[in-house]
Amino acid sequence: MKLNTKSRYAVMALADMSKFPINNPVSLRDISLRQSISLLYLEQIFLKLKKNEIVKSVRGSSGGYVLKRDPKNIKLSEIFQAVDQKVKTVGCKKDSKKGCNGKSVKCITHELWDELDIYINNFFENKNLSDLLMTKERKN
Amino acid sequence: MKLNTKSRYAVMALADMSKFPINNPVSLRDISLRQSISLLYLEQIFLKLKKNEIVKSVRGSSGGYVLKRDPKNIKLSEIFQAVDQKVKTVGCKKDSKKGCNGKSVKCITHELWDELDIYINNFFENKNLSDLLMTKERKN
DNA sequence: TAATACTTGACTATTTTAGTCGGGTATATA
DNA sequence: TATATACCCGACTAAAATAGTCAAGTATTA
Ligand code: FES
Ligand code: FES
Repeated sequence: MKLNTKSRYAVMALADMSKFPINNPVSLRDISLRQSISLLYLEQIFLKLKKNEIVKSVRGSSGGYVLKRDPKNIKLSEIFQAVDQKVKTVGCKKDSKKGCNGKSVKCITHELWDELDIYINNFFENKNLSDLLMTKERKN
Repeated sequence: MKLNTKSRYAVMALADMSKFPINNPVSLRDISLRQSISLLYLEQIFLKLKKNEIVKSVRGSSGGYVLKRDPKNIKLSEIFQAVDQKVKTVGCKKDSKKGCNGKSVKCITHELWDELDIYINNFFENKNLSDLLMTKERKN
């Protein structure tokens, strides 16, 4: 049960961005330097964030990325979804009738994992980007 | 963010066991058949459960494993710990002063992931084996 | 004395993760 | 208008983690 870097970096980078005035393009290079995340990896991540309407890009020199919405309206769940990192606790396909073992019945623990799935998603659903900034005034 | 089979199977197997009268040894072979989990893999898992005092073994023919405690007193968190599958949401070492990026300060998102860590562990802490059986009377 | 069932460490194929690489295109500003 | 900056995009890859398997046991009971 662990979080991957893609999700972690995505949130980290967006949190970094949201400290700057909105409409002020922030370059990936700067984020890369400030947060010590590989620039090339960031590019990959931001492409997805862009496709999912979380940021928009400003090309050319002195360009960068801009949050497409107010940090208050960007839920962590959206960010996760954007970088296609879903929570997966069940062993089976959720929608299918079949169980994780190939049987035609869901296994003994299915309900438990399903509950856990909902529980975790609930956390992401109830947090937005601006929540991150409020905790403390940090400068790193 | 996904759950691995080791944890899933551990809980599944223990849930299977706890449907039988306590002190009645359940063989891994039977669990393997009922739950469609590889016998050899189960052996590996149960070795850890045994070392962590969750089950005890009864050797010899008509032997098997027995829950060491009442299902009510076996928390999911213990099971996870036993198969050393910890929840890891932060990118850094929790106890260290250093951040996930090697810097000497924790990163902007550290508190968030720490909160998530606690949140998830809380789920496991508040569930025990007997909770699983109560949901429905299932027979698989 | 068979058969059953636990014991243990080492080994391995497969999958996932965490990136990198190369070769673009668009735009601002000097 | 040259040039540097910065986004764009698909393909590739090394390394780590996962999900097991294998071999060679030992203990107990019917
Ligand atoms: S987890 Fe869904 S059937 Fe087992
Ligand atoms: S997650 Fe702990 S410092 Fe970044």
